[in-house]
Amino acid sequence: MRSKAYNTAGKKALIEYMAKNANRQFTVDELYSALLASGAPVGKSSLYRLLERLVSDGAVRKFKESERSSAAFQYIGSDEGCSRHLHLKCAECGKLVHLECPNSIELIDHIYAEHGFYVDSKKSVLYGKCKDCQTE
Amino acid sequence: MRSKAYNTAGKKALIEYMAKNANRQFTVDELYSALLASGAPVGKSSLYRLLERLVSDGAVRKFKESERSSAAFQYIGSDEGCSRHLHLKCAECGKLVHLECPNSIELIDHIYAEHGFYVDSKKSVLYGKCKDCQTE
DNA sequence: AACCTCTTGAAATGTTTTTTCAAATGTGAT
DNA sequence: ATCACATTTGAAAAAACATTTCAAGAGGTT
Repeated sequence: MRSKAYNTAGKKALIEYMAKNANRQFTVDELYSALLASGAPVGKSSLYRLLERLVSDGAVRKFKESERSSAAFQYIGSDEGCSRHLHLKCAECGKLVHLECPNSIELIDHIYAEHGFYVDSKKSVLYGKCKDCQTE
Repeated sequence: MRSKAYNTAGKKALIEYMAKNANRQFTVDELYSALLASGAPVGKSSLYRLLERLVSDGAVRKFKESERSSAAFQYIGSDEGCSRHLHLKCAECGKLVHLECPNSIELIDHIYAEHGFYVDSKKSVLYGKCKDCQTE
């Protein structure tokens, strides 16, 4: 059983900042600098702890791309839809695409029904190249 | 342009071992110990370098699960099919399922045709729970 | 064998993440 | 408001993980 969560200043600052920039991803270092600059500094150890909790709560998604060595975090919010549909992440520009497409949900259901495998779409990301990055 | 690849003893030992245990995943440390025990030791720095190359060649796949902190590697081989179909990985037992299912290929094609996003299935893994681990 | 290139491994270095623990803060009850 | 108690914080230390360095060694070619 998880202990009761307190609503602290640092936590609020982090969530507010990430929610405001939900279209972007951040490393822990970037968040540390950003919050420092915003006047609501949060220690790095706290950031690691807060992010870990937010990830397990589903409000934030964690990415680990092969190119960069440090993990990146992106705000998802409590949007229930995100627990159903798949996410595409461009390995070039980092853009996250929410695949609001019935076909992807169908595939997940099909995999469960026919192959017996339960896909956790919160943990799963398809990597590739977005439209914009293909032209280069 | 990549420089010519030499076929060294260490590389052979690594590939042979991983191919023999293609149903399992290994961390660098585990491979280091295993090769040491097998009488064909390979230094860790070499392992990191060899694995990086094998991954970029597509013969080995790299996983980074949230639970464990170090990266895990699994042999795929030069099976061309693996560059097309999706892979499912059980977050419990680590089993890798090759989703040899036309539906998944269809979805990837659909995503490209309709959403303009090129999915690199060599980099993409769906995480979840396999049939065996669901009963627990 | 001679030659050149690529690879190796041990150690040093760099980077990222986790742990520690006393101090500070949040929360609910009074 | 204040108390009591649990949770959280942050700086520093430690651990874990990965990369770089570079001289020595091995692979491939002629």
